[in-house]
Amino acid sequence: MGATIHDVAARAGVSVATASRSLSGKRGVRPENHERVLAAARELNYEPNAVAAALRSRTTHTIGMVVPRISNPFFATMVEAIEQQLQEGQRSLLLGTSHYDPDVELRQIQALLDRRVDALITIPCHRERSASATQLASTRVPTVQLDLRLEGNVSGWVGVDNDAGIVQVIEHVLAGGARSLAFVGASPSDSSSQERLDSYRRAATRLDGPHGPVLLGDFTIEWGQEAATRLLDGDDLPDAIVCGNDTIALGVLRALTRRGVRVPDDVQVTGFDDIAYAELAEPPLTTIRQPQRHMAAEVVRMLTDQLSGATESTRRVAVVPELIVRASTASE
Amino acid sequence: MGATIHDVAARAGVSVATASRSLSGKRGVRPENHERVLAAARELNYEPNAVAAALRSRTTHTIGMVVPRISNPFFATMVEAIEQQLQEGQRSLLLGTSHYDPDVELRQIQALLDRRVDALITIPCHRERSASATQLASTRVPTVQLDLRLEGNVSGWVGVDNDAGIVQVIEHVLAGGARSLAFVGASPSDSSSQERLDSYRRAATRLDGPHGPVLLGDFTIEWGQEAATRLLDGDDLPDAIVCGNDTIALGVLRALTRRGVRVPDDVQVTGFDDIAYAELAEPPLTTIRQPQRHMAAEVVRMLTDQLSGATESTRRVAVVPELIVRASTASE
DNA sequence: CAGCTGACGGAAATCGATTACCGTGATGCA
DNA sequence: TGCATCACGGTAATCGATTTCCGTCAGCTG
Repeated sequence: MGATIHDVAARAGVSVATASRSLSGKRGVRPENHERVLAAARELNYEPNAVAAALRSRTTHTIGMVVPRISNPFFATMVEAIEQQLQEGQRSLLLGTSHYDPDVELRQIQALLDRRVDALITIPCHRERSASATQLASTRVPTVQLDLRLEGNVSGWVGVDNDAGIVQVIEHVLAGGARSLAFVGASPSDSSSQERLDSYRRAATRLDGPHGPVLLGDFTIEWGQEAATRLLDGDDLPDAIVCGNDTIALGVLRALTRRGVRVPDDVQVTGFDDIAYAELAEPPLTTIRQPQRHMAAEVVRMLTDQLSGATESTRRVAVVPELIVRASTASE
Repeated sequence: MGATIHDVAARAGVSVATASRSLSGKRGVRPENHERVLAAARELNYEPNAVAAALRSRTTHTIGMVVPRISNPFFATMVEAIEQQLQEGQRSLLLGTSHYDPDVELRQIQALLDRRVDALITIPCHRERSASATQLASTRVPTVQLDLRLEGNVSGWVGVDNDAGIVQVIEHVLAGGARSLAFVGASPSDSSSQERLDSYRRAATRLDGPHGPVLLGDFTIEWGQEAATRLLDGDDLPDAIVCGNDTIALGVLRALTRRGVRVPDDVQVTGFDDIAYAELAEPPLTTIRQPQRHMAAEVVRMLTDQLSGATESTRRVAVVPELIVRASTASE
């Protein structure tokens, strides 16, 4: 069925070597022969077999990526941004999901390595139990981990500067007139929640003296509602509630508005991540936008650097996120 | 660096043929030799080269998929469900995005074909201009299109039964006491909006006599708000507003509650798709859930049927979606 | 004019598996 | 016993490109 490079070479009256060189433009080929090869390829409707090329050249032009899941909008956006970056470099994306199971994650990584991907991007699914899989990967191909930071790894890392984000939020609500704060977050089961909590404690203390109450639960609407209810039932409501992510903040907002508390007049509320619904909430939520495109560009840059054999490239990049001001905080 | 099957065969004291057969379990190998091969592979830390296997066997165990974008939650869920299905069959997913550009879509499909994917799944990005690319694909490998239906194509198709969904919604609000209806949808630029509109007209007429007003705009919150405002300013408000999708319904809900109209007491509101935020709206939105996992299973079944050489397999499947009843409609 | 260099073409090796084909010894059956 | 069949092993071809290695020829130099 399909024409091979032999057919093309025969039709052009040259050797396969010349045909190959002509089509990939690796070495000089006389313009006359070049034309004939191109013409022959077109006439035969030649479709190069990337599998054969990959076997010989030991390069698949394919990047593997393993994420916990795709239906999470944050991950989906990361995948999309990375795929687009790769497209520009004529590479393809081989995608796997771990469903937050480290064993599945390991199997997926192994499958991608068997397929000889040129490099690997992972969003690890577990702080400790993902380490060995990433370790394995990084001995085989250039590897970058996204978002979650693992202990003692040897691969590259790109993530968000949680500290910078929290600091921006706090400075913003203080500028809006807040004198007392509270933090509603998640128990530090991963590096992000840990960092956001630490940053809050540090920044609140530095900027505001002793920081207010810290309530820790999980990243759900329900927890946000419950935490807000606790604050409402407590002694005195803080001027601003800083939340560990947007989902929590939506729950907080809902509990407050149901109890007739005005946002931002009585209490300012902030989130983190800028998920799609942040903009649709009532009132729209001030939050920190994850710089996904920026992170994707950084990841791909890091990998292509390594693939083109850079001697020593950057190993860790924390991208500074952006404050998105909406109606849930005071405007000045 | 890596051990090849030759090394494994040598260490096990057998030929490469026996090693290959033993590892892939294709043909009988004496248990004794089988053990020795497995032991040798383990000792050498043998990692099979899937690229070489693919070249010879003409099978990559890889499925290509091209979607308009991944950050759209509906597409993300489809990709996730399909990836999971493929995982079970030991296949991998090579993913490309078209960003709603038919030229990009064509390039992506071509790239996937060059990589010799075993089959192709597309969510076409344009009703007319995607046809040629899909056509091309389906002459090369088994192909299934999802969601959008193209004219006169020769590949398989899996989608949602929009008609069944709309009928369920209408029967539900009528059962809840509605005597008059309105439809807020999008101009029929794709087959889904067309079908939903047609179904509404048919079903409303059949079930309710002459149907109420039909307002067409686009799939946005803003349009939902505007349409609701128009209805509010009109002569008399219908008992139920059927929306073409959830986004529109959210806009409708917002406009109604801002004007003090009670949902569902004064007006019932329904959506379509069951996006994540439907559950979080005030009140939570009654809607039609896209049966994504079911559709994914259907797609993969269709492809594996064809790959295992079924003589004649199903070509078109419309999956019936599920009605999700929440507080935006009357409970009885 | 001898010798060197550089540009280019071609033959053949190569990547690492699968598989077609053949050979051999054991077994079943009449 | 004679012969067909079966189970299994090995040799070598094969998939379709890239790449190494070498040869040729033109042009340039001194």
